[in-house]
Amino acid sequence: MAGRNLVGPEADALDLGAVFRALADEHRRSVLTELAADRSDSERGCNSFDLPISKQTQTHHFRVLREAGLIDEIDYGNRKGIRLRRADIEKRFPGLLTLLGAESPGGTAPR
Amino acid sequence: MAGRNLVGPEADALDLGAVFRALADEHRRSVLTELAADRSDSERGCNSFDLPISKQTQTHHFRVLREAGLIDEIDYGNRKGIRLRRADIEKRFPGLLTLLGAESPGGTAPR
DNA sequence: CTTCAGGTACGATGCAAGTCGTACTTGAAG
DNA sequence: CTTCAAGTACGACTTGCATCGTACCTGAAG
Repeated sequence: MAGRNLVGPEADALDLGAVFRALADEHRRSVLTELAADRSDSERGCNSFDLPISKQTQTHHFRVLREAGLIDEIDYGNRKGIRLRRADIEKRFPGLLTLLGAESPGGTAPR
Repeated sequence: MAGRNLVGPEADALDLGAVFRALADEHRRSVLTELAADRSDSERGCNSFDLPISKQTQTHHFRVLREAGLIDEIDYGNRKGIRLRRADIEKRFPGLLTLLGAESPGGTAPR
């Protein structure tokens, strides 16, 4: 039952290039935007994002997000948990997660 | 000679995906980091960035930056001026330019 | 045990993107 | 005018990446 946490980079080692590359993809960015919107930072099943792609491709995308240091993946064997590394991201790149909420032009941006 | 300003997206139309894709490349990110560091936002020649790539490739990269809405390109015919669209970027994605200053990780961080 | 759903590993494929070579255009300087 | 440097246009090449098919692994429920 106790899942093991898959490895990712340390907080100080987060690379901005890897982060931008990870967020350049629409599907990965939608996942992170959804995670950033949930302030409780609860663990989510990686099946709860309703991505219109096959599960092999989802595996690929979650791996990219993990290797960029944006999420933690907890492996339970036949299922997987996803958690946003909010503290580490805010420590290394403060304001990045807020940026993801500005997707819609009608948001907080004053005209 | 009065150069003409090449077209780019409006400030409200800046797309976060295009911005992340533009900043995913190391060369383009170095250009924008350098521009963001100069608070005077003076116009620069596109030859002043000392990029280790051919001029054709530089043309390509500056075009991507312009089409993402991050820079203005002023065409003088046989030379070109580059200017950061700081106000538009800050209006649409506040904090993004500050983020680029956090490039340097804290020391020896393998992987 | 068997079954089954969630997930991974590996390989193949198709497409987008970075790079450069050649040729052309532009404007300034002689 | 000619020359020259800066930049662009077009095409070709190569790499990277998103995607999926097939096969395999894992743990829970019958």
